[in-house]
Amino acid sequence: MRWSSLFIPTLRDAPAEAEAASHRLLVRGGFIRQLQSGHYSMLPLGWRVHEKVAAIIRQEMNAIGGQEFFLPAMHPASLWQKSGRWETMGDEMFRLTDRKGAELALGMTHEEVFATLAAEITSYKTLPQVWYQIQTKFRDEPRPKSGLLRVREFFMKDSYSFNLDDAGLDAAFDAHHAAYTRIFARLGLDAFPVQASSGAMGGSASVEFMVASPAGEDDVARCNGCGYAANVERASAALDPVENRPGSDTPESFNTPGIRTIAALAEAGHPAEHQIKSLLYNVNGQLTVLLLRGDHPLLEQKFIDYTGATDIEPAEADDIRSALGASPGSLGAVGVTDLPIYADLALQGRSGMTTGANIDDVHLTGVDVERDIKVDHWVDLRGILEGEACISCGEPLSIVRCIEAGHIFKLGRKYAEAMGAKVLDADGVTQTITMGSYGIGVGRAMAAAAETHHDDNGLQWPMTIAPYEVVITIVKTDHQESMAAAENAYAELQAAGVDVLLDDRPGRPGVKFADAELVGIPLRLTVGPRGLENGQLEFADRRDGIKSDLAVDQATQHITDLVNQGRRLGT
RNA sequence: CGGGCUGUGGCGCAGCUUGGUUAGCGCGUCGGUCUGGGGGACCGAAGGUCGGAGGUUCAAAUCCUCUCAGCCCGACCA
Repeated sequence: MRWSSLFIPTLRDAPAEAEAASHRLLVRGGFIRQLQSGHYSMLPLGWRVHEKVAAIIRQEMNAIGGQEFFLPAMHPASLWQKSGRWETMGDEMFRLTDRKGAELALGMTHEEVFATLAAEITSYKTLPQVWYQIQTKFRDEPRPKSGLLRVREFFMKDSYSFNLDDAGLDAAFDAHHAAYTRIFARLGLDAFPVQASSGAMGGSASVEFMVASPAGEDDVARCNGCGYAANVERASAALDPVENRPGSDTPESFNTPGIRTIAALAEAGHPAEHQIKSLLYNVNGQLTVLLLRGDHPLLEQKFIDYTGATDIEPAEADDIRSALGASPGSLGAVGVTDLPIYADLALQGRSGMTTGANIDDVHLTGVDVERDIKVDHWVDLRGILEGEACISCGEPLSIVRCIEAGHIFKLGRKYAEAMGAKVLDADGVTQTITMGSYGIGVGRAMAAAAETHHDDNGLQWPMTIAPYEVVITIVKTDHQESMAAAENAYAELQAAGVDVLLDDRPGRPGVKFADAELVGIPLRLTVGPRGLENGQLEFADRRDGIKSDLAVDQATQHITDLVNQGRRLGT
């Protein structure tokens, strides 16, 4: 293609609202434009990248036996009512009503629809199956952000495996794991698998593929010693042993006027690790007590995963007061019998602890957790902290901010059950199919690549997903010899199957160099009178910045070789 | 949903505190001349219901009320 006839609206300044590097550069480079919060138009350059990402995903999905579908984005409410998610998805699901008054939803994922199709499988002989699509998802995100990283309308590759038994599901899951590893490598993403919470999706196991980036939204605990990696939503770490302070036969109360926080109580001689943090939550409408060690943060997702609760929020001060008789700052669980109590495992065996007395400005000390508190459930509730020891090897854990590029789930039989996806096995016995589901956000993968491949001058696309692989920059468009040489190279590269862009715009070379770098085309061939005098074209590699001169008659071959090399490596 | 912030030509901003000519500036765009190896210079031009509605006033981008939109930080997800 010729740059002079393309729509590539590059900007010198990034829009003020764009902060993430990928957001700024994708807008500046003329790849995307925002229509409204969470909805982006893909411009021609952006769509080329998007389609290259999708093509790689397709190849790898097909390689593990995936069959491509294309399902409706609009679903009847009845489908989601069957699985129970019409309720549980809450405000996250876009809902609408048609002219007949029928309720509809815009699909946020497609377990229900695929499971409905899977109900047509009647024999174990038809299994296993791997089905996928690349299709628009709609999610009414509370807070879209960072350009393409978090949006309300996006293309997702979602695939679903259908197997007769757990061993089959394990194999399908492993195949996806391997395919995802290949996909991200080819996209130029340094993604690593981490143990993850399954969240609202349910199911027994899930793994996220993470790309370290400050623009991400997830924190991952990572061990450099043994390779342990887990989303902090479910990461655990070894506890530093704490020696209990001397206890007493019964808790003793003492006055603590004006002391309302863990920190204040610590200053008053009760170190945080010897305090019990008492939190009150509304859990599906039930007032519930959560207990942690004073210096440990609550990780709500762990609680949600343990209880299966769909709706939790900190309790209102009024409700707390009427239930316990005190305000936050003086709360405790000693003597509480009428509320469910969940205690973090770090409190097991602890005594000589300090906690609120449920009387304003009074605390208790000498508390023995197991003796004095009616704990209903011992649960891992705490968020781990940077530097705590790895549970398997003892090395300190680091916490890394990441972009979630992919997520794979073992779903089990929940959806197949709801949709009636059953088969007869070899013994003629009816079995419910077991499912897995596997997702990659195409636009997010693209943004993650932009996020991790750029410099001050712009993007540095990996060859595999670059909108064009080579740009030929003509320094002087009114110089006959330059034009002829550029046209010649352009024709040769096209003939070699290279995605080549000819920057034939009249104008100053500085603008063209800057645009080529902003847009991030991996290889640049500069054609100008200065080089041609010596029978040379100048070559620049955007990825490493290295420049060299190439003889006119060897340039296109050299570049073709580099393109082919880059396509293989994903660099 | 809680907290912070912003809406003025395509992009970046000033003007608002203390209402008062025709709403400015840089970039970009169009025409022209000179240029031509890292966002060039000069001349000329187009382009704005100042987010929207209501109000105060002789007079509103500016003051008041309501509202909408967008961004960032936290609770949710590919």
